[in-house]
Amino acid sequence: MTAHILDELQWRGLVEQVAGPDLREHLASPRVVYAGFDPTADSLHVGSFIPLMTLRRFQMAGHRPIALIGGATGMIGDPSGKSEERVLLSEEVLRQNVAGIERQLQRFLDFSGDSGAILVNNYDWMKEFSFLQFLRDIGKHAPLGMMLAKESVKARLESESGLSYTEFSYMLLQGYDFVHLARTHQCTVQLGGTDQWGNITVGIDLARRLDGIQLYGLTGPLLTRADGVKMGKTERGAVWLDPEKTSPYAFYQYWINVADEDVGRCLRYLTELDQEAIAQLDASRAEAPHLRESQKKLAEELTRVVHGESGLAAARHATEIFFGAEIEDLDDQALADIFADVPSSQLPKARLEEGLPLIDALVEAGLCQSKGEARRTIQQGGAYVNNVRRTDLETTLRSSDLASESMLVLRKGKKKYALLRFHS
RNA sequence: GGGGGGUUUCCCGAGCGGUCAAAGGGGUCAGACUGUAAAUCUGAUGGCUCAGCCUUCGCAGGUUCGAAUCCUGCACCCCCCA
Repeated sequence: MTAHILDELQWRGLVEQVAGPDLREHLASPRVVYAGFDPTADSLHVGSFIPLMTLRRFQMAGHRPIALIGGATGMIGDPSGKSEERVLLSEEVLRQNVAGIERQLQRFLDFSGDSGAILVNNYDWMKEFSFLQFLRDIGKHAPLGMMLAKESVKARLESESGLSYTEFSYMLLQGYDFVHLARTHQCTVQLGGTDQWGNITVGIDLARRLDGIQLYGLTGPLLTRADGVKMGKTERGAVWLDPEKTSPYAFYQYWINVADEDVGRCLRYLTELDQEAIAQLDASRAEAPHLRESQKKLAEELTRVVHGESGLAAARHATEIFFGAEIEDLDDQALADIFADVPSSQLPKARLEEGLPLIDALVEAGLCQSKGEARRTIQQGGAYVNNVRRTDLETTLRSSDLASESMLVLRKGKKKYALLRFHS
């Protein structure tokens, strides 16, 4: 990685706006850069992916990354007014969220060596501040006119919901984070999505006024689809980086299903493939879109980064099963892993021994809402047992139909699966 | 306050005494095709012990051999005149 980090970011389309006199020159020597992550949940999701990967790119280019967890800013980020009790409770949740995100961040950055990453939590320095002290030391140097002029503020002031004093203060807290990191870690560059522009410039301005130093900012794109919708959401909720919340298989599948018009940007924004490799994928996509090499490569790269080699292998294996032929000769553990995301139902083993009508099984598994629907599904060829189509209405499941020791896989249509587990 | 119109199965919307579980469209589900895409095509779409039975057409009664369809009362919605 001898190329200048800005060139690298540029061709990837990761540079939206830059703040500061000459960022290019500034980044010619090793610097300390930071990006913040709010602990709104106990795991990061795809929405944080771009800044996370950008930090990695900086690190690979020889700069030191700081991942900041917003333990303090996360406390006021939520606009809805909450009672005293719930604030206390949410502090507990917050602690867990911070812990969870800390754990994840550690997997993405290298903490060793000269440019080893640093993990900080702004709660650690914000907790020392009294309200009065903050107003005297920091607030005094933040001109209201400038803050009111921010796009982010103007939009909210004109909206129905308005803007509370607390939320208005958010940008000042984040601004101070930047100042603090500059003082304590010689951090000079802040990264963020376009929505962070206002917050970043507040920090730059504050540093100039307080310490007379020049800081820099760089905003990147948000991960959206061609039609403007934010990516990283499915019918089942956000796509998380935590394997407990989004299995490696589900994660892999999410990227496999990215639309052609979005996959190019995803490759540039999120993978570490070089320019040449991506150009090849672009060409392949133009000539033979049905091969979907771009999607496969994207899913592979990202699953490997997030879930490791073993996670990728599991996702691939599960994919084979999901789209492959008959399911047989597997053990309970393997089935449970592969179908981790699939709803499962428990039934007494006796039901199977006495013969369980397929119609009933489909209803019990929750795949059909009524027996009438189950009947129709079977007649129309939409019912599968262990991936084998069964069209006989009279089909009765027996012990011999088990795919493993105690489980059996039902499927309705192309990809709606349900697991039936039989206990004694 | 006076006059008129409406309330139908997930949604929109036909139906105006039996042939109505109720046209048509949308949605949804399944099948074919396909790139685990889009589009398209086909079928299905109240429940059940399914060639039969049961429960649905704002709510409660009534008339009829028989009502979503007629009558009475109630509730909600819309329009016109004050």
